[in-house]
Amino acid sequence: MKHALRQHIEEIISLTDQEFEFILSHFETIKKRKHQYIVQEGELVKKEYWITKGCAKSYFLDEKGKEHILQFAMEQWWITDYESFVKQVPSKIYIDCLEDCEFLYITFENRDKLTEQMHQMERFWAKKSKFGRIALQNRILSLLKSSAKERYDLLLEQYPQLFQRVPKKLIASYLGVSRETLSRLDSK
Amino acid sequence: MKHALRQHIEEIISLTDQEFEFILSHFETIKKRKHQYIVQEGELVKKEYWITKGCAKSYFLDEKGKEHILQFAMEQWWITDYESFVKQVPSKIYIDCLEDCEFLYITFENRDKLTEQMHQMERFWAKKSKFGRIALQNRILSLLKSSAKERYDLLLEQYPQLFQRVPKKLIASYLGVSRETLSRLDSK
DNA sequence: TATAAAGTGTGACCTACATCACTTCAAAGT
DNA sequence: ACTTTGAAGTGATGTAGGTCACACTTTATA
Repeated sequence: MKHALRQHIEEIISLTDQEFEFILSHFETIKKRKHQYIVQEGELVKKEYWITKGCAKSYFLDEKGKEHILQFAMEQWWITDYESFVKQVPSKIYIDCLEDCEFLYITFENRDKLTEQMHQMERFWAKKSKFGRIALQNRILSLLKSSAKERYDLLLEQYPQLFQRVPKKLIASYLGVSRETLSRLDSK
Repeated sequence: MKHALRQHIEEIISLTDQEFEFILSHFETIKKRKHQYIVQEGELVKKEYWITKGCAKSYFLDEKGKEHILQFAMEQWWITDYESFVKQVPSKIYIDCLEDCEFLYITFENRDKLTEQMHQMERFWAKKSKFGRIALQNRILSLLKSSAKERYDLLLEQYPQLFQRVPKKLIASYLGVSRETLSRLDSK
């Protein structure tokens, strides 16, 4: 059976065994317990993470200490603070584990090296980036045009697994509504 | 004096004269009058546009016919429906000119050809895509955490030129508030 | 240059959602 | 096993921003 990362990459580009081994040699593994951070505000983010097990959230704290969720990520999802990772500026966000997690990560330097030596990986990441951008655009659209209830229903439809794994108050924060409002939405 | 597009590309990668000529040969020019469309709902978008003159908006119409603005673009900005362009699915949005415009555009096919023959252009577009994604992420952040007034002030600070060129009701639509509310924001 | 159409401001009123306060229940941590 | 912590529901009340209606002004267009 193929490595999960290989399957993931082969959704976009095809690889020989050696090529995949070469890619994999640029990654490292890390385990984290629930509630541990992989990114904290103020740091320069040097790694991009791919989740092999568990579930994490990236979020921003406002002046009042209120948490606003940018992204959830589960198995086979990438997560990092792209602003910090790409521009090499201090992070404005936190990423922490909602469950015990295992990640494969690649550093900034290794990603550069890998793309230099394997041109196709540029295509892989370009495509990921394009798709990520499209997803964000659709989220903006839904924030602009839809009510809380509509956004809730859409999320439930698109990611039902999420509702099994993460507390509703975090879903509320992702949708941009209060816990209380989200709780009242079910009965509508 | 260097071509404006060359300057734009050279912010990211450096080019020889021949290389730039080669790049430019993959683009075409088009002029459009105010109110004319470059993208309409339902079509398969085959071109990515770079504005050399004028100003345009991309927007989505909801069931009630209300317009939600995704993006404004002015000189030296790229615009297209990336979802349709990248995935080759029918567009959900419109793009039209707010002033008489001139564009350079590149087709899907030419973009592919160009990147195959000039590896560096992959880097250029990858970077554009990454930065675009970061900008969208920050817009989501601001929709989640800030009031209408705060979003208004931030936009005014970041893009003061916009307020000279586009009607306030469109700015309202971009910010996700009603015209009337935007109008009352000034006095706050 | 007349006439229509679009942009903008402002008052009156409405509503979706926030905030605060309290309760219940389940799940961790020691 | 006990106790602390967090998740979740719900009532009462507040408020930002929406909607509707109308006036006035600026910009297109026949």
